[in-house]
Amino acid sequence: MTDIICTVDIALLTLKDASLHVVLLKRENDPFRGVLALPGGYVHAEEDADTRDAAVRTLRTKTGIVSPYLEQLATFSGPGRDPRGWSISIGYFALVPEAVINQAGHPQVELLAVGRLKGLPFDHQQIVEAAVSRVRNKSSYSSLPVYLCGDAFTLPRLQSVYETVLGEPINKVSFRRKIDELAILEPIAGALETGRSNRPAQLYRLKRQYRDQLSLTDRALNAR
Amino acid sequence: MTDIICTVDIALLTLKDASLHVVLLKRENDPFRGVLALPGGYVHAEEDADTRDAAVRTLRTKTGIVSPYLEQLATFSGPGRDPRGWSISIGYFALVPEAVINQAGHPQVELLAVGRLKGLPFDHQQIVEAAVSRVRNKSSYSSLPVYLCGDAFTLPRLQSVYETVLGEPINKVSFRRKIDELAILEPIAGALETGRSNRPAQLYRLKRQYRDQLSLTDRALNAR
DNA sequence: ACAATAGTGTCTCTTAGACAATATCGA
DNA sequence: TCGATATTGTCTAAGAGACACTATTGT
Repeated sequence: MTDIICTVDIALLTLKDASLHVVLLKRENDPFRGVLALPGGYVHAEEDADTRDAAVRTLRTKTGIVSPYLEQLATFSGPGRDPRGWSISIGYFALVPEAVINQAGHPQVELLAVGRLKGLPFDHQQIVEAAVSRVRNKSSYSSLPVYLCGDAFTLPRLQSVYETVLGEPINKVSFRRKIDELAILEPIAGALETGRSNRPAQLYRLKRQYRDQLSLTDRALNAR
Repeated sequence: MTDIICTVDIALLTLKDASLHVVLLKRENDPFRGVLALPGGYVHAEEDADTRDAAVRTLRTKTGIVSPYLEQLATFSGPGRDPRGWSISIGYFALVPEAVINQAGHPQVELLAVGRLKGLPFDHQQIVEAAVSRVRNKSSYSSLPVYLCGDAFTLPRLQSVYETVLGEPINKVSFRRKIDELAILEPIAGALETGRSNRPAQLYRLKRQYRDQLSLTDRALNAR
């Protein structure tokens, strides 16, 4: 039986300039040396407990980032996707606020808008598209976009994040009702976002028990 | 780099006696020779175009069944799940009417209720649970359960299938409204399900263009 | 005071569920 | 005709969106 190449690739997504961006790195080795690509690497049977572990390790090693949210996306495979031979890549995606990338990310990390990718090696374009599609879909009935915000954020900011991810405006009253129903946020006592010439907005944070756990709704946020 | 074992496993689900069952086979080889397990096998780099291809081939070879619906589920991995060593299994799930198993399935195929599994080898229990969970969830906002029916079926039958999969009763009027909105079914002219001592039910079939394509709703079927 | 955005009350419209009336079969 | 289940009509309740009113800041 021919050997199969086993790798992981991670689509690390963030929000920058009000649009979804993905982290890319210049490849240090062949194939595609010097080309921008998703952070990825071999699964190390000697040290990884599973492929999620491989994804965490790869992300940390190559970008310096540890993402609180990391989800398995899908597995991509075939004889043609990697010039080295028949390969499998277990794709993962992660969401972080832009600040995390700026603060913890290695300097060579690049951010590209997901809509303007071109010439990505392997099937990385397809992986990014699958990740974006999953995030869009899941955002419509879950608290997923919260992971794109920092520790503290206002409701208008959160709504704007949802709108960017979903790609359509959301009714303000409905949005606040939904978020209220989810009951995952708590106001930070006395903390307001000041500085702009309007009424300041209340700052919120995720309740402790929801830090590492998605919250789902049974009805979609925006049913059009 | 240590070699990694690459396999596929398929959770082939069907409805029998008004409950979800999964197809199991007695393993012909070690490890776990003679034990009931999911149909599965190595990915063959020489002949498979990708892992989906490997799943189709494995399912056809081991059970005799070709399922119109086959979806990648998730990838399971680690050093402990297979006694032969660090392994990866790309899990798939498929849905077929019971009649397909009875007619096309190899004689050694066994059907077990998904709630009564025990002692499955590898992490097959976990794979089945993930498959059932995915099917439950997806059924609440899609036409997925149609694949558990035959070519022709009545609306009461389809509703009963949904109810079995979802595990809860559905409002009849709402159900019919949803199915009507989906617009994926067409009545078979003049075909009624007779034989019982009540008003006969109209037989329906999937419109041709939806034969190989799921149909999604934006609002869940049963929001309870 | 004014412009701007935050936060909230409330009305309307859409959709889901309850209930029941009618339809059509075999016995 | 009766019992059983299919099919359909319609009323009611719940949820989503529209609109607008009040609140609070900097200028």
